[in-house]
Amino acid sequence: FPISKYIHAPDGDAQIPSTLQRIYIKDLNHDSQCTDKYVKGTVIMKHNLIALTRGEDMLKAVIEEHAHQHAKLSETTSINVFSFGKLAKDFSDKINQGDTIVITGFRLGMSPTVNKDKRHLCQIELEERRATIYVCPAAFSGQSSSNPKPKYTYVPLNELKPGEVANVYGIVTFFKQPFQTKGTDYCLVLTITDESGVKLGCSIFNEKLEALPQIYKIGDIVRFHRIKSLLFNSKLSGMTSLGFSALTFDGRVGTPVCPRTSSKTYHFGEEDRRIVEKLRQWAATIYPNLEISLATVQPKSFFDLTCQLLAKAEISRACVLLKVWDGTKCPHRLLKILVEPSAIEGNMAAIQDLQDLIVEILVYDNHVEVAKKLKPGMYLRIYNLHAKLQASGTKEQTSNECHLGFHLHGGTSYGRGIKVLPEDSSDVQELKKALESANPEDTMDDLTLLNACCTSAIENSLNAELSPYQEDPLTGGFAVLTCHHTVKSDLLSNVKNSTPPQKFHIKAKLKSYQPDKLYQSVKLYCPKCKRVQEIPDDETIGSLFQEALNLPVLSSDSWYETFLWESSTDVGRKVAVHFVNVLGSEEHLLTLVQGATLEEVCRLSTKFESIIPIKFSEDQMTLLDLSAPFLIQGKKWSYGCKHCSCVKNIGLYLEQEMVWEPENTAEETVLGVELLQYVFLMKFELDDGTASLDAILWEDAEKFFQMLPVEVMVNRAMQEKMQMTMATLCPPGKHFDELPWLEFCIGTYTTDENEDRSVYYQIFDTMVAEKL
DNA sequence: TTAGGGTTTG
Repeated sequence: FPISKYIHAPDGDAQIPSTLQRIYIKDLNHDSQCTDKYVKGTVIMKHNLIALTRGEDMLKAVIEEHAHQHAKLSETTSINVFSFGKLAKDFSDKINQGDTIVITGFRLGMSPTVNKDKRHLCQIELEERRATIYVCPAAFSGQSSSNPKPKYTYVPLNELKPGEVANVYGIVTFFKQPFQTKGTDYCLVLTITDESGVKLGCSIFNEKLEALPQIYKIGDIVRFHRIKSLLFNSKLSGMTSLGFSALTFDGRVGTPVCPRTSSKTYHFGEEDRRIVEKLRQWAATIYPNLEISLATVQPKSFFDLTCQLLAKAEISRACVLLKVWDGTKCPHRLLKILVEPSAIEGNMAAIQDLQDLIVEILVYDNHVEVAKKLKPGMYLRIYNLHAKLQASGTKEQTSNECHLGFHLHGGTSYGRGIKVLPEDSSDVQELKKALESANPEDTMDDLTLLNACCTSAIENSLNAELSPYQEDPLTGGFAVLTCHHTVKSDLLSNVKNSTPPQKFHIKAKLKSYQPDKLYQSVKLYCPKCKRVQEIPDDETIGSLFQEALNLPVLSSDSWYETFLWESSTDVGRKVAVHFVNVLGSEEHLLTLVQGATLEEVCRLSTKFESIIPIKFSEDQMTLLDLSAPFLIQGKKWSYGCKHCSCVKNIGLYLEQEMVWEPENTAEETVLGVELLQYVFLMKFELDDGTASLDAILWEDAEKFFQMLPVEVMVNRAMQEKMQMTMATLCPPGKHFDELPWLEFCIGTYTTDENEDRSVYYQIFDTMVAEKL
């Protein structure tokens, strides 16, 4: 009885309603009136069930009409049939290759593959609601068919006789990619074996490349009709003879028994299915599944890889670089190949998202021609890929450390080559599942989490949980991590198209930064008026000291002790040094200096902890112009804001406020001076291949470098550390492709001052993690 | 007719 609209009809056409009329496939065209018609044909090809993105199943099959008496050679009698929904599932489960089916309630569409498959101009589309399929299984159709099918016998390989033509089944133990012969044909060279244990080397010729048997991998099963046995080098070998035809099957137990063939018609019945299943079982015991993935590949080995191409680049006339992935992570340190970014063709966004899952393959010589024709997105099988341990690649990869490089060497020995796998092959279906489950796109798309992570309250706990140390495979030293680096990263193009204010997690390269002189990245900032200013240069400061040289020198007072020195450079000039003993402690000695040059103050600062340069003006002790440092503590010079400070008689202040400790610079105001803070301010040019933008490193810069700007000012080691950090993040003299990928959090914002509402980008919540 | 397997040295 009918299940859905699939009807089992072993008695041929008997169940077809008499109101329906047969329409021959050759007579179908897009104007055909189909409502009261049916099409009858034999299933000559059945593809795997495919789940469409909208959740519905789809199945493609090809049916062919039995050639009838008046058929002309030019007439197309095979047509593609697409069934959808439950009908597709039924088709997959219950209809086999070789079955005869009757289709009603179909719709006709134009076949988009007509140029490729040379089948009917139209395709038949079967929807669950309207269509009905009547099935006459192959086992019965033979009885009702007017053309009795030839009976094939298959000869075990050990029983083949030289000079004889036979039909054989076998398992592929070796094959080479088809190639053009010196004659007129293409040639496929392969070796097959069967349960007899005998191996038969075969040469299959055809003038059309696509007409040769489609072998995807060792272990595939072939069925050859009319293969001729010949003696060559005293061994038996097989060769195509007149009328040769072939079917190929996946050799793995459990995969659909679905023949691949270029034959327009062929016989495939239950007996054949049984033979294939039996061969599969046998092969499974002798050739265990040795599929190798990027996760399991052993260095110094040759292997076959099923993968998807993401990008490619021509390195030279004899070498092409392929960037591929198979959804697994290669645990080895990988060789990095340097390429001009402009030379890369492919999906840059995918390359970014999948960085650690991508491997690079160098393809040489005869394979270059094939590689050039490949398109990113294609599914490939690469045969005899060499996983080679290599001493060094780029300059970063030091020569004493080995990296794993993947090479497809020139030549065809050991079956070396590349094959594009069709999307409906079981290998690709399996690969796609692996890719889908590995792609962070699908698993980490939680913007809510991203936003939550960016609030400072949660940030600390997250920072504590996540390991800040992640070795960058390229640099081996540094990586920039964020507090939420597990969240999916966004593309810069998206960031640029967004409406501010928003926060993003991005992966990008640091193309350049400003200022390039790192000491210039430290600035002075007034927390009160929010002004940022450059640190005055020594020349400017020196002239301010110079101006105050010839003012009268202060006489002694009770709260300090004065010493006078004769200047060593200017005859007759006196330098006054007043020691203020704060809280009677030697350690907190405050030194007021008067009438000294900058150079002299610097020399004094090596001896005395805290120096305040002063001058006398209108009988009051006051500071020099605030463009000069008002407090000098060794190399640490403190400045005040010219706009916000209110400096009057500092003598009065110092006399009364003896408890002031110059060490304590956390105070915002001392001596009426609004203290300026040392801050980092840098501009990073970030680029991820989709866009580039300038982001400032400002409010979170101390966290980023894990250094204080003032330390960078005074400490040579810190300067070197910062220099090294920047050289790691943005190695000088490198091409874009060689730059390391870095992760950043960036925020977009506009400012009120800006009338044009320009968008700014700022780096936040990001820090440089140093390798332990 | 043709090809008839057996690792680059990047």
